[in-house]
This record gives sequence, structure tokens and C-alpha cells, in this order.
Amino acid sequence: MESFENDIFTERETLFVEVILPLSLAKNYTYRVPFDLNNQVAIGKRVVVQFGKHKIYTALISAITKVPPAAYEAKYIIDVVDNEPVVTPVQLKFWTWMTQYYMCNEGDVMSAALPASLKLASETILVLREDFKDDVPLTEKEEIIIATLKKQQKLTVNDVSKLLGQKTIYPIINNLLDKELILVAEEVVQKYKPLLKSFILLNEFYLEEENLRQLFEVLERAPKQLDALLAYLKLSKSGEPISKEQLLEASNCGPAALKALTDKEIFVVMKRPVSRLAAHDDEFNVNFTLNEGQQKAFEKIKASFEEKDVVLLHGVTASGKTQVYIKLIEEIIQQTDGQVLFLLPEIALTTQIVERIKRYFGNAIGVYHSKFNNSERVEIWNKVRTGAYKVVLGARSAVFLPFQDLKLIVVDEEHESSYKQQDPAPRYQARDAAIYLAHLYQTKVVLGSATPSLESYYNALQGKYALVEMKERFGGVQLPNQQVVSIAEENKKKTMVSYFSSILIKDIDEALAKKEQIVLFQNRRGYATILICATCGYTPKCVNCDVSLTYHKSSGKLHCHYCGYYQSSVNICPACGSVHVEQKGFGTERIEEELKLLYPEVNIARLDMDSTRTKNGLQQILTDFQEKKTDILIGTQMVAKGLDFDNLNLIGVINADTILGYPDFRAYERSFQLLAQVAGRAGRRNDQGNVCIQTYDADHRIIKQVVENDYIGMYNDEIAERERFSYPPFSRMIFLYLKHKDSNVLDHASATLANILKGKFGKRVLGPEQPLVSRVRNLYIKQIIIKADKHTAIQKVKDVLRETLTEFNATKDFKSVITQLDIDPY
DNA sequence: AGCACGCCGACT
DNA sequence: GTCGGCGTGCTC
Repeated sequence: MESFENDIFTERETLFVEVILPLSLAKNYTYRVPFDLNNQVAIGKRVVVQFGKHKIYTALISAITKVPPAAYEAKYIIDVVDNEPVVTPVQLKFWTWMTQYYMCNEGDVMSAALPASLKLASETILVLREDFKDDVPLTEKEEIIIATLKKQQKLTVNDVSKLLGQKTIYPIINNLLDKELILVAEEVVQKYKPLLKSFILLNEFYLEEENLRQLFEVLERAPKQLDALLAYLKLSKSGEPISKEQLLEASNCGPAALKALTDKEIFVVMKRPVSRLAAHDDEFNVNFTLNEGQQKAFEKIKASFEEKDVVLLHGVTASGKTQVYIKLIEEIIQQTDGQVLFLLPEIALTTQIVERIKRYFGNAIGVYHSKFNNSERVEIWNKVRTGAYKVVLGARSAVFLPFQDLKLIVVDEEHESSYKQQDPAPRYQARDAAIYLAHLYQTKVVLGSATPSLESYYNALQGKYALVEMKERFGGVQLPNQQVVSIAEENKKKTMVSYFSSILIKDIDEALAKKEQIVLFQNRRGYATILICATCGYTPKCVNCDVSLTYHKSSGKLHCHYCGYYQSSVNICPACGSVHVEQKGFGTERIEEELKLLYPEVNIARLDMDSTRTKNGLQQILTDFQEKKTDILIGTQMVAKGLDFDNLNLIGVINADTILGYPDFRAYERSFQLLAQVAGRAGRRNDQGNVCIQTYDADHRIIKQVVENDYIGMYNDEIAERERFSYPPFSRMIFLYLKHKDSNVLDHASATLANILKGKFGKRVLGPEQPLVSRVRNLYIKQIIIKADKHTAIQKVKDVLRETLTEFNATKDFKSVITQLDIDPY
């Protein structure tokens, strides 16, 4: 398609725009531009379009053409939203790459990339007609709608559906339209509103000295108002605009006095949009020096950039990688005045590391993650676009920000699985996408980790990436003393006290005696509390999914973690009527409870998905721990990430086996990473820390490698396994999921599709298999795996796969089977 | 996504 | 017969 980015369009030319809609659609749509908007359309701007019979969306212009579509009459665009493109040409290239690589739709990428406030959609509203006549005969249901409309002016389609308690409502609405009683309108929800603040200005009249002098005289008998005036004059010396709050704070006057002054038109109140984002100092303040090891790494990274685009920084826990990043970022910005993207796992972004980096870069830093509300995200988006932010700290979705001049990307904790988006599409790996993004901007990437992913380390050893290592802990802090406790053995000796071994108890006692803090780690996966009938073995299951319901003490209910379904708990077994229904398994909640029984005097807190649901929940728990209000913190994965406490000296792993036993080819690698990460949190600042790992399998290779801090040993063992069984990085994988509400249809469909694929790709196709959770939200699930070795042209595979799926979904019996693709599952 | 159309079972 | 749920196709 032609591009006319720089053309000035003449008023009488007919233009068409191809747009991306924020919906999961296989193709883009072409609209016609009315003459009067010819000069406003540009690639990357948003337009308002009607799509379908009612709905109005903001779509994004991806191309402009003069060729009218042959097969249909294009609709007109309704309006152009933006004065400047919100999406840059480089971003659009990035979107295209992501669409192709991850085999999704452009609309999927658009949905993931733009903050919700930039994607407006309309809602259908019913209103009474002004010339509404009361004498028209109505059915019962029509009567309900009209009566409600009389009371509350407008109703959404959803309201009507709820009101009548049925799904099919359009026939009724259409009847009301025919009877000329109501109108339907599309109301576009304006999702972004600038935050307006009141500012106070002195009426210009009093800028004249004589007038001001007279004003003082007049106000003599109103001391509060006089005070406000004096405070204003004092504040105005700075030349900055004065907000209402500021003035109220700086003077003794109340809102009443201020109102009196505005009523007399001495003060003028102006509403102005202000930033929702907190302000910081404007100066860079990178006022530390690197130690020898850090300096060497710093130099080596810079040298490596001469030859390689990607550097893997492998630094043991507490080696001070962050300092190196900071120096690197500072230097890049000083030299180029460009921008830097610093990716972190979501969870690390809410913690101390952000505060630390903010201290160095002040005003020039933006933070972007899911806990920000939509309006805040739009403001960050715009500040990145205009270049006001030099450094952006963000979770995986920050790769979509509209950088003007990107000069460096840092991916910290590059091995983290949270860089991979699981659902919905695009199922992208932000670390890999960042490398492509850097390529588009012709710039460099640093991947950092204490426990690099096998893929990245392999790439480094192969010479694809440069490898820089930091082997010493910062300030010579010793590695923690790690001991492994065999649960099996303690069970035999009957020395286990609920979930705690005698050794862990002893360690806890000692730490408490020394007033040191403790973190207990329990991986939640598969070990939440479930109910089980001791008589017949019955377990309450979710009605929509193939999983056991987990018992939450805080709500007293049984919850499904997959679909959010919950029901009240049961005391009597619904299957056999037995009263012996017991709790089994141990989630963090259960451990907390047991621990409170053992240590009633001690302050115990819990850090997991449930306790951190609110925006500040996590921060509160961390602050309490930091301020030593908490003695023992029990947590899931979360405690392993981004925490850094001075007084933390004992870390207990309640059960290391839960991760090791997970049926996934990455289970051992993940276990090593997680345990090494957890252990690395102990004794970071002062003396040597303690780590106590409880396990049934004390001789396990991975446990030994963790204790010996032997990353290379783990890498060698694991990479050999990967090679032997042809797993990544020796192959590429594609997971294909099929979903259907009827298990028979699904079985037939998945077997058929697997056969077709086996015909095309031979033994590269595995399955269909039943995944671990085989039903979610009332849909049965089957999985087909495509494992393509290095010599297979992966693009060819994707092309054939796409064709096959299109054909498959067109066959009569399988039309309703949902197919989903996961490229490079992680 | 969300709406229209057409098929089909349940209910007056 | 009619109403409402549900599958299927289409949206520039």
C-alpha cells in the first residue's frame, strides 16, 4: 500500500484509510475520508468510526490510500481524534512484527499496546422520545422499560437485559422504536479526563500599585481576607501559579474568606489541568562510585556493545547489578540525550527498587505498570512520546510505549516467567520483544540476572550475546549459610511440628531471640487448602472448571482460582453425608495459622495474591516489615522478588518439592532460579544469613546445586537434557490449544487436527494431550504441541499452520471449536 | 466484541 | 403457535 505521510492532500481528492480496530479481528477495515478531514488524517492518528450497525470505536490509521475498495462501499470516518499521531511509525512496525511472530491479530496487539483510555468505545443508550405519547398500547415488558425510563431518563442495553431478566432484548427495543416511543443513541464514554485543579489569580486591576494600596485599606476590617491577600502576594513572588490548596495552607484564612474575595472579583479562580503524576527533583544525582567488580562489568558491557547488540549480565545475588545499570543509564542519557527503557517483573515495580532509581533520576523517570489507573497511564504515555521522560521503569507492557529516541533497554531479572503474557493474545515474551524493539531503534540491550534463563545463557555461550559476569557479592557480604532439612527423616523421628522441622523451629527461635526478622516461603502452586471427605474421598470442585475449590479462611468460602466462582463451605459431605470433612494441603494462610499457634506473641504477616489485592496492600505489608513491625513474613513467590531488607536473616522454605514436581520441562530450571533467588535475600547487608530448605527429597540434584550455588552445574545438566529431548533452546515450540464446551466434539476435533498436522510436520507434532487443567469456564481443553528443531524454517511452519487452522475452522463440524496459539510458551 | 438472522425446544 | 436461547456469520 502506498504511503502519503508527507503529502498535503488537496481538498477535492478522495482518500481512504485502512484502520486497526481494537478488537480481535483477522483483518483491517477501510473507511472513506470526508473532504473536510483530508488534511487531518495521518498514519498513527486515531479516528472515530462506526463498525457494524450501532457501535462506535476509535480505530487507528495504519495506512492511507487513494484506491477505493473494489468489493464494497466504504463507510465514512466520523472524525479524527488526534492532532498528533499517538502511535509512531516505529511502533507500528513493532506491532506488525508482533502480529506475525506471535500469530495474533493486529487488533490484539493494539488492545495490549494502548492504554484503555485511548481506546474509546460507545455504549447504546435508550431514551424516551420528546414527542412520546402515553396512549400507545404496550406489552408487559415494554411497559416495564417505559416506566423505568420515565424514572431515570436513560438505560443501557445491559440495564434492559437485567431489568427483564433475559438475554434477547433487541426485538423488544425494536418494537419500541417502531411505536415511536424511544430513541437509541450511541454514547461514547470519554475515558480520559484531565485532572483539573483550581488556581488563584489576583485581578489584573490590582497590579497597579495605587489600586492595591486602596485594596489594603478596604480589607482592613476583614483580617482573614487581608491575610489571604498577603499570603498570595508572598507566594506570587516565585512566579509559579498558585493553587487554591497552597494559598489556604499558606494563610490563616478559610475557604469562606477566599470565596468572599472571589465574589468581590479581587481574586479570579481558574481551572487548569494538572499532572496526576508525582513530581520529583529535576536533577540527576548519580552520586556513588562503583566498586572494582562493578566498574569492570560496566566497562566490559560498554566494550561489548561495540560488537554485540545484546549483553547478558550474569551477576550473583547482591552483586549490585542495579548500580551498574544506573551508571550505564546515566552515561547513555548524558551522551545521547535519548531515552532508556528499564524492564522489571511486575511485582518488583511496586517495591524499593523503584524508589532507589527515582532518587537518582528525579523528574526524568516514568513508571508504568498495571497498578496505575487509566488516566495516569495516558499521562505517562504522553510524557514518553514528548520525550519528557528519559527513563521509563516498566513491566512487560512498557515495550509498547511511544519512545521518541530509545537508546538502551535493560531487562532486569530476564529469566522471570512474568515477562511472558499468558492470556489473552498477544502471548508475547517482553524480553524477546525488547530485543526486537532495540533492533528497530538500532540500539542495545542488557539482560540481567543472577540466574539467567537457559536460553539466554546458551545464546551467550554461543556468542550470539556478549557475556559479562559479576561473581562477588557487594561489600564482601558472605553467601548465606544454607542447610537442607529432610522432612521424611524428621517425620520418621516424629520431630516435625505441623509443617515445621525441629531445625527450622530452632532457627526461628534463634532469630527471634536476636530480634532478627524471618521470611517463610511457600510456593502456592498445587498446595492451597482444599476440602476432602475423610469417609469417601470427595472433594468439592468448581462447577465451571476441572479444578478443586480452595478454602479461604478469610472469606469462609470455597474459591476457584481459574474463573472466580465461589460457594459457601461444606460441613457435611454432599456425596456420602459424612461429617468428617477435613482440610488438606497448606497454603500460606494455613501456615500463618499454624505459626500463630506456635508463636502467639510474635507479629506474623502474610504476603500473597489475596493480601495484596488492593493498590497499597503490598506496600503496607512491605513497609511494616521494613519498620520491623512484623517479625515473620510468610509469602509465596512474591517474597522472592525485589525485596531487600537489612534485618532479615533467616529464610525458611517450607517445602521445596512443590516446584520440583511440576510437570514441565523447565521445572528444574525454575526451581533453581526460585530457590537461589529466595536464598539470596538472606543477610544482604550485615552478617551472614541463614537459609533453611525443607524437602522430602534432600538428595535432589537441584537442591544440592542451590546449596552449592552452582549455576554452571545446573546449566550443564539441564542443557544436556534439553538437547537430548530437543527442547528449547534446541528447538522452538508452539502450543496449540483447542477449546469446546462438548468434550466429545473436542476429542474428535483435536484428534483430527493433530492428524492433519502430523501429515504436514511429521513427528514434530505431539498430542493431542489433556492439559493439567482440562476444563476452564465450562470449556474443555486439549493441547497439541509443535516442536520444530533448529533446522526447520519456523516462518514456513507458521504459514502452513495458519492455513491449516483457517481451513480447519471452516469445516462444518469444527466451526465452534476455539483455537488458540502460544508461540514460544514460557 | 456485539448484533442480526435463523433454527429449535418449551410453554400458554 | 410464539417466545427466547443458542449457533453462525458479518462488520469496511
